[in-house]
Amino acid sequence: MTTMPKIPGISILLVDDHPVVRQGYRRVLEHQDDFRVVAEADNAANAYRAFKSHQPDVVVMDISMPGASGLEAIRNIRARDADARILVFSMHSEAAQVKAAFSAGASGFVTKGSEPAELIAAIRSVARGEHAMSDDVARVLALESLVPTQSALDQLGEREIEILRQLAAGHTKEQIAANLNLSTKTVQNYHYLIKAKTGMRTDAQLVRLAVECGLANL
Amino acid sequence: MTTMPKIPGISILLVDDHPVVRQGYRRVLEHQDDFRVVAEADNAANAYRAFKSHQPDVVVMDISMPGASGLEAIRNIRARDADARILVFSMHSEAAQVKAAFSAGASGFVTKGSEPAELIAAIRSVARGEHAMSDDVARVLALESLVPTQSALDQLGEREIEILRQLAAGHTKEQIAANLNLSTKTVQNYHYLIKAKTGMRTDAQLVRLAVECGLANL
DNA sequence: GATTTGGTCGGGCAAATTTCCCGACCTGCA
DNA sequence: TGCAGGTCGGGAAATTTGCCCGACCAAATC
Repeated sequence: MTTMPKIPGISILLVDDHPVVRQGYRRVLEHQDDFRVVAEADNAANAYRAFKSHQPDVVVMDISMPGASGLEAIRNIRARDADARILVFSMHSEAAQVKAAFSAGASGFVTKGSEPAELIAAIRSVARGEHAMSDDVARVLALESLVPTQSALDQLGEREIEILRQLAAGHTKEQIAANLNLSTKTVQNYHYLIKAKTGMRTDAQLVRLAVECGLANL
Repeated sequence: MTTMPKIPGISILLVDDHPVVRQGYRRVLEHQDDFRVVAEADNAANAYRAFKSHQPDVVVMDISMPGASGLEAIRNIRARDADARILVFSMHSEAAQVKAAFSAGASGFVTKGSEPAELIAAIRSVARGEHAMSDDVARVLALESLVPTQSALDQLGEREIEILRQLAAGHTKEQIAANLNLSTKTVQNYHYLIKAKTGMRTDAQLVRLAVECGLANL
């Protein structure tokens, strides 16, 4: 890729699976005359493609898309370009999700309940290479940090942890179901839930998580 | 479970998915008047159940059953009873399979090409707590041991190793396909092949294998 | 009490994946 | 020249996943 003539202003890629929301925010953002929305995407894969072809200054992304693939998209983009600036624009603000987003490589986190001005300010911050988050997110995180929370596992219930442990140990779902006297279906459901809650996409990632959290060894 | 009056002779559980083969060998074994075939099973799950309820002295098992679940069955049984004696009775005698069987906890390995006498002798050895293998198996293993083979990965081709590495790293099949310029289908096929060749049943087990072999870390 | 909240357990069902098997194409080697 | 083996992918049936929903139960809150 050759060097590109740098157009002043901030180029933005909008990622959200809800077209209406996307359009609405596109309007808001384009009111700022140093903002240019250069592309949109409605899922993780398209987001990655769009990022590659447009190299936007900032990616504004909703991470609650089908497939829980938002975190994944962040990881993908950052894997390709460690300098990518990604601002998560989410419905929710659970501490776990915020942490997951930042550890996936996001530079900022703003909830959809925030004032447009907050989003705009956050975009500018992120574009400058800073980190940013809306007030409500900051509050939640601050609160969380007072209560010593140790890991991504805090968001998991007891049963979920047990199942994750066994999964990581290499047991099949049938074995786990037998061990815990559950139906295979229930184990499948837990497996799904665990992936959703932790934002992990593959079983291999789950194993790594379990090992990092001391749930498993090797 | 209460202690059982020990009936002299060797009680045997036969596991093979092919009924005809099972019947045939049942005949052969019952010709020995100190052998009693106390149960049969046609798959891994039934083998485990039968083992639990009959506690046979020796399990004679074909490991090439649908689901590649033979090794798995061995692990299950040994997990429940570390003293279980399992004699693998296989069609093939690739060194890799033999090693996999022993490391899963088998006590012996006889090929289906062996003379009945060899099988019978092996059963007696195994029942005594010794290890046993038919001559052809011993030859293959001996040969193998001359060529310094280091790990379960030797049975994998270059491509398979690369794909295993990426799988263990946590990449999705789509990502791997993209990275290597393959179709997703091909990656799926490799994934399947890798599991079949290594005898691993879950992705978590694959990750452990990869880590043990230095293909991945964490 | 009554009710909300949250963890546990599983059914349902479309969509995706897995599991095998097969054929095609290369490359090296006998 | 032919055969063995690695690479790549299609096909089809069986199974699993992804996501949603309802039921039960226990503790917390009103």
